[in-house]
Amino acid sequence: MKTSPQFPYKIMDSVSIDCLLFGFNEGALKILMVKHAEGISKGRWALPGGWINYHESIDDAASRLLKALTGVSNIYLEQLRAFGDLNRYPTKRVVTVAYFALVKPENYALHPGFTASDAKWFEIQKVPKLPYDHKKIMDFGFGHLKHKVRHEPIGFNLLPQKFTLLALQELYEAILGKPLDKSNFRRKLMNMNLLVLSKEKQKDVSHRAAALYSFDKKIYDRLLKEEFNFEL
Amino acid sequence: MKTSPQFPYKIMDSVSIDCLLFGFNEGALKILMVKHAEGISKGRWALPGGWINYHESIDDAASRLLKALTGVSNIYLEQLRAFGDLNRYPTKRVVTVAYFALVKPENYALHPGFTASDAKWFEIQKVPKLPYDHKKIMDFGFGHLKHKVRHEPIGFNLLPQKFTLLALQELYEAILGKPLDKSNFRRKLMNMNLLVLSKEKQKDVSHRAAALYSFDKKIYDRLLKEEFNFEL
DNA sequence: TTTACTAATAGTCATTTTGACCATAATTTG
DNA sequence: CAAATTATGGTCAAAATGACTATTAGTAAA
Repeated sequence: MKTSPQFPYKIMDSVSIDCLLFGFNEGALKILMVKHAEGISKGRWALPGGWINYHESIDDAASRLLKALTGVSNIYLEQLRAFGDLNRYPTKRVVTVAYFALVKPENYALHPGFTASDAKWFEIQKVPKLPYDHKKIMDFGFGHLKHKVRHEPIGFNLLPQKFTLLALQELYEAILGKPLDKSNFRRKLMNMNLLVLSKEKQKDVSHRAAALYSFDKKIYDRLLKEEFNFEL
Repeated sequence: MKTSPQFPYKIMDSVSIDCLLFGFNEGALKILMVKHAEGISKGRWALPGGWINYHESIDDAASRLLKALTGVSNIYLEQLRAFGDLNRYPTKRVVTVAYFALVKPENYALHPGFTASDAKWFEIQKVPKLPYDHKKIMDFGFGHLKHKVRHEPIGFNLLPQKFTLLALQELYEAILGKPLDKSNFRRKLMNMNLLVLSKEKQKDVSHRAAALYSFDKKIYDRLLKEEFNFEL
């Protein structure tokens, strides 16, 4: 196995990483893309990704690449699956492993670098045409998100530490793509005993201020053990 | 990239496949293993798997390898995920992609071949010590199975085309590892309208013969579109 | 041929959950 | 103060759930 000359250390030459970062911001669901500064897709927007170092696990490679390309670090990247169709990559045979995370865009300043000349959040419906099989990977990840959001209280990742029940409801409506009954949503959430009422209240709104809640990870972890099922 | 001399065609040398075949048989959950006839794990039981040909998709490689090693063919293999820890394979850096399926063991005669000298169904609790990270892969697959069985009517794969409600219930009890109330189970299943009553009845039992049902894939597919949720 | 046994199938009932509403309270703005 | 806006708390019928009990149909043994 030979090392590629353009890298300082040996890489795996037939396995790559691609990251799907979903974010919720200004009422819309977004996905993070980078503009490639080199290679066969130079100048095009695509998923942040790249090659795995020979002496690095695939999970580590995903974190490293995401940080190098976009500046986003310290997030939990969950592996989605591998994509290994025969002609997914044009010049040689490459299997790619896709990773997934949900974040609050406003928490992460974007610093494009490495092989990316730019990084940007796109609304999910406004993503430009993507190279390789990145559309397929993105669609798979979006499907995963829609499924996941109905079975895990994942939505909390996307809100500030303290949030109103309406903000939570609007997040769910954005991801699920359908309206929910306010009163029933509230009742369901409260009965789950997942939320902790804060002493603070919403501020600077031109109507009655709503109570702020926070998500209790400890309670959630305990419920998980009892085969708790988060269903909306 | 050079071809490996021991294979008739070029393979990808840093990506492999491993298959998890779960089966339900004689009231127990089982998993298919092969005994390696060559290589560094010669003589040991391990998951059926191997190398991907350069001109073959990963999905195709999984089907081919499973057939070559065990004789089991024509089943739907679902990709689970990739495993890519640094030292999961002893002699070089290899990322493996795990595949998953549920079958009825009695429908598949085992014909060990290729690099396998033997193939056998093991009860899940009686699997011997496995090489590489195969225990980790197996545990992940088993977790996936337990989750999946509660959210999809996957259990039907494991029963004969026509089955009694009690057989279905016992299957669920075996996978979930807990008893279910017969009457409530029956009511729930019937209300889902997934089952079609057959004209035939159970035979050769020393008590009242139960009605036989079959699973209707068309009904299931329709329900899926309506965000149907299979929950027990 | 009666009696025990086994599992199938059906039903009861109190409790909980859901979905679709309605009502009132607390603020802010004109 | 009135109008607007959102928060928050109820109502109520329908549906689903969990824990049981009852009856039925068939086999097998006494």
